[in-house]
Order: sequence, then C-alpha cells, then structure tokens
Amino acid sequence: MIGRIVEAEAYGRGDPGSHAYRGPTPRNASMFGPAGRAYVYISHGIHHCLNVVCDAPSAVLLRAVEPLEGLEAMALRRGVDEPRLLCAGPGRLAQAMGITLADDGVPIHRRDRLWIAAGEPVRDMAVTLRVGMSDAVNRPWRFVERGTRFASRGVSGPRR
DNA sequence: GGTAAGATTGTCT
DNA sequence: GACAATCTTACCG
Repeated sequence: MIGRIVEAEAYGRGDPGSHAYRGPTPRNASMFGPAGRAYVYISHGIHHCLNVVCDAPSAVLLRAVEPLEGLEAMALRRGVDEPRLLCAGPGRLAQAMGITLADDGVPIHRRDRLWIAAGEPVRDMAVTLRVGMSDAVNRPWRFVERGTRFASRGVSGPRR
C-alpha cells in the first residue's frame, strides 16, 4: 500500500496538546525515544493514529494520505469503496494501512513494514489551526495540501 | 478506587 | 449538528 501524505499536524515540546506534555507513560513511550520512529496510539479506545517521532518529545501526526497503490487492500480493511474516504483522517489512515500497536516504535525506513520517504515537495500548503482539541491549545500547526480531495474535513473544513 | 476527558469516526436526527 | 462506541490516562478522594 502506497500513499502520498497530504495532511499532517505537529506536536511539540511543552505543547499542552501533546500526549507527551505531562511526561512519559507506557503509552507514549515512543515519543521519548529516538527520532524517525513511529508512535502509534489508540484514540477513544477504537481508532489507531500514526505519528512520526521527531526531536523527542515531539511528533507529527499523519492525518490524511492520498491513496496511490493498494486501493483494494485498503478498501477491504476499511469496508468502504470510496477512495476519498480510505485515508481521510488519522483513524481511517491507520486502519487502511493496517497500522496497529505492533507498529509502535518501529523505524519508518523499514520497507518491509513502515516506509516513509521524501517525494516531490508539496509546494502549495495551507497552514491552519489544529483539529480535535479545545480552542485554548490550538496552534497553527496543521498542514494541508491545498486543493487535495483526500484531506480529512476537520471540524469546520480545511481553510484556504 | 472511582470518575471524567480525549490528537476520532460513523450513524441518526 | 449531536451522540454513542470503547479504553487508557489523569486527577481526586
């Protein structure tokens, strides 16, 4: 399964919105590990979310991907046909790609499991407020490719 | 030891 | 637009 990242969100050090804000726990341990690894957590006990660990303790949440290859496998896991709905959102993305807690802490350069590579730079990026948290901690750290049809709609839709 | 809230999604109104 | 599903962590007693 291959996809192009079209939406991401940043969580930094001293960030009240970050899971790492209140210190290490068994669940967020990966965020305090070496950079370039995956941090996978379960949201609301149902959905998996995939992050890439940067300079600890910080990470980037992958919110949406434009599916390129393996559409059938994704549709099978998701139980949805609409290509647009396959990876448009953190939980959806993880489900489509088959990401589980087993992938927590896995380096993102392992082509046999997780592989995130630099591709063509996305020139037209929109920067917006983050999604899914109280307004008090919102920061303009969400990045969406302008014009993509594959981003999550967010709370009030991506800005232009 | 008990309760409230959360980096979400799908379904119903 | 509102709410349930479901489980882990945070916080209070």
